[in-house]
Amino acid sequence: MSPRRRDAERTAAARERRRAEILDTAAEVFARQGYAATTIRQVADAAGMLAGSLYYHFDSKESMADEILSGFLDDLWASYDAVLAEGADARTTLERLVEASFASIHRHRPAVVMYQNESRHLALNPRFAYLAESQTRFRSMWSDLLTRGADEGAFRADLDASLVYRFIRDTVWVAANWYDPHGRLPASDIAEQYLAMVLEGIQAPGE
Amino acid sequence: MSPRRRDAERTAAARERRRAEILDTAAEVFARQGYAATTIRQVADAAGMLAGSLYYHFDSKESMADEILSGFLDDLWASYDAVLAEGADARTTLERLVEASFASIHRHRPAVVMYQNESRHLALNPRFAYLAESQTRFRSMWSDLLTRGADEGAFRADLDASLVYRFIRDTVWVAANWYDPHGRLPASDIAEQYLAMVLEGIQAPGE
Amino acid sequence: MSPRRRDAERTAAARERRRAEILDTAAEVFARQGYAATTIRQVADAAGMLAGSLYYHFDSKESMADEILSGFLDDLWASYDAVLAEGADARTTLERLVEASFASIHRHRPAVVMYQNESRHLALNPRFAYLAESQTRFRSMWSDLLTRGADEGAFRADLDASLVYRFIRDTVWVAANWYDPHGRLPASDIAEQYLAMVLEGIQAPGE
Amino acid sequence: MSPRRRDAERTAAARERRRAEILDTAAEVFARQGYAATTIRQVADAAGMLAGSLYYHFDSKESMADEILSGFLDDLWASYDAVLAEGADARTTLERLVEASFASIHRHRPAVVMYQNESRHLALNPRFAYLAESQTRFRSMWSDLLTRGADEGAFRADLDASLVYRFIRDTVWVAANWYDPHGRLPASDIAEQYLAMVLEGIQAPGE
DNA sequence: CATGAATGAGTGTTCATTCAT
DNA sequence: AATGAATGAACACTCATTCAT
Repeated sequence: MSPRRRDAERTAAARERRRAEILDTAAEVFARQGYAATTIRQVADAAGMLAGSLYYHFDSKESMADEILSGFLDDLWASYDAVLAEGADARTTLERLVEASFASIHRHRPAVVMYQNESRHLALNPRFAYLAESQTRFRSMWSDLLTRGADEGAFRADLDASLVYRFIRDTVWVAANWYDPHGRLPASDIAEQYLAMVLEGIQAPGE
Repeated sequence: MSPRRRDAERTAAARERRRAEILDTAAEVFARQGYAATTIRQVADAAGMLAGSLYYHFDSKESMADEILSGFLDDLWASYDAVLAEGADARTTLERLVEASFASIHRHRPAVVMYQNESRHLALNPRFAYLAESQTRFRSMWSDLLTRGADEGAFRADLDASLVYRFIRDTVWVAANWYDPHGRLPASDIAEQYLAMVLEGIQAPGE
Repeated sequence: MSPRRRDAERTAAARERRRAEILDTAAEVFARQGYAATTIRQVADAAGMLAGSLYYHFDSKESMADEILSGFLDDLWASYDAVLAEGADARTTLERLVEASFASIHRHRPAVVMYQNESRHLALNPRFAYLAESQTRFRSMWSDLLTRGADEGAFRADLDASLVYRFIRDTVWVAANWYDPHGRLPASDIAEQYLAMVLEGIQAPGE
Repeated sequence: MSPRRRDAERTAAARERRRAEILDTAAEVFARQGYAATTIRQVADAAGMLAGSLYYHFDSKESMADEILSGFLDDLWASYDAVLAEGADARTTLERLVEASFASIHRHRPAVVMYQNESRHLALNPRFAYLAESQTRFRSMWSDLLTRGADEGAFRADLDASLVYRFIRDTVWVAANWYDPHGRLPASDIAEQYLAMVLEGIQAPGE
């Protein structure tokens, strides 16, 4: 490998690292303050640079949001697909999906918060059409699973299907709002307890 | 009662009605688009007037948000206080609180959505200090109830208390994002099903 | 006519007058400094208002340029069409067209300057497609006339046709750069002298 | 001559060549898009380098414009001075000046276009004071020539002197806007035909 | 009560320019 | 010579707000 080649690789990698740093910072600020309420100057401050300098790395505020959200969704679906590919029974699959979701919150907490707070608004923009597509795919994945679970006798059949779907969906994602990656409980413990609540309820047994 | 007096009352009442109309409209637009992403012109358009005219009724955009949120919270706490005043056992109280919450979503859906999406951001402003106070009171109310329920043997004691609190809190409020006041399921039915899920879990019994 | 109707008319007319005033001012500044080199603040200053206030009347800087140029071209073609409709011989038609052109410079001097300096640049924008269309129509109008004049024996046939076209076109329009509506020579006198030069040359007769 | 000395000369010459290349490129882009509407990045792109790299060769965007324009004007005046030094009669001098002007357009087309479109704007800057000086000198050269020609009986005396001056000036320079160095007609042919039109007019003889 | 014209601070973005490498 | 990251001033434009009518 020529020295010049190594240089190019080093700088390309360095640039990528800088972009990722800035993007993480931006995601945190967007998550904390809301995308619309955040100015590009605030993002730049948090990244230790001037507003104009951001535009050396990114086209626009919108493209930052785009990269943040699509990065999260790509990663999320990769982990979901891995779970689904195992072909386990409905009960096991549900557990693994919830675990995968909390693991994803662990890795992309700010992006998940943005996803929840901004996606309705952003989805109006054709550039963010993938948000609606992801939601559709998400819904059919869970609906299929819940139906299958009811057929397999694993899940109660006396509940409204779409309510159960929303219950699980919301219950998991909303946790991104308070989850602390450095907190007392690791994501896997939280997933375990959430599964206990969702599957068995909070009522004392035998009650 | 003099005619002049009657006139004054009529116009005062009419003004109050107009304000309430505008406020409902504003809450809907804020809920749909996000507070920061909504312009006063969009609110005015939706209310059938020009932007400047809103200022005859309201001091500022902020004061609209203030009235919307505080109106919701006042109503919510009134209904919570009524439930708590009954002094029922923990299990019954929990049921009544969840029912009251869904009833509140029914009456104040856009305000609830705003509360969820904007309160973190708005709470930085001293004017909205009551948002944080409400949250604190909310937390202690539920924590006390859950502790009491565990002592009474009504709720499981093997779960992390703060996780259970968040589970219940989020599970209820996030429903405002999709709840449709004119939809298939009335708020009371949704409350009933949510209670079934939260208390007994979605797992088939005997499983 | 009801008073309200009269009010509406008066205000609509007043608004139109204000728009026209601002547009005239903008055209002058654009002509003097160049469109790209002129800031919206400079236009606003010249119009005696703040930059933001311009946007109450106009959508964008671009739409100001659009109105200025299309207003000029509409007027120009109306006067050209009137000349052509007369169906005079080539020599007379040429005289009338040149006179009409100088009259147009008199009425729209800043717009003509903009047309010359900016149209190549603006025409890249689909919104300004009419600039290219106008130029095409202009060229065929003059080419037809010059050909007819040569056929009628009125114009020399020993010159390159496209050079003659450009000679006349440029010779007339470039005058907008120095023409002064309040100057010593009225537009009609200038037209007369230009025609003398273009038709007979500047060489002393019999030379 | 030492090898080091030869190296220095070679690199100095190479640098000069690179500067000239870049300057030609810049002139073309400035002429096509307008000076103010052209970004330094566009110039750099066209020159096959990055924006920052231009600053190794040139102080500023302005200094590029300066070199382009002054280079053109120096060359122009050298050729004018050569014509004037011959001391020919007015008619011949006029012909030689027009030929020299078209030859100059041939060599410096983009610079001439810039001169026409940008000089009014640039001349406000003290650095470009020479533009106004050149124009003054240009005007007096032509005025003297036209006066002398009228005295010598070569040019018509019934025309407004300043109109004739502008007529000739504009007529020649505006051709830079469409002149194509690789086109059908060489500059000398265009000069010849222009002289025919300017001197004898486009009217058929005897008409 | 409402309008419409205007304000002025602020927004996302651009761009000429700098400079360590 | 050239790169690439950054600067900082300026730009077109937005928007909450004001106020005379």
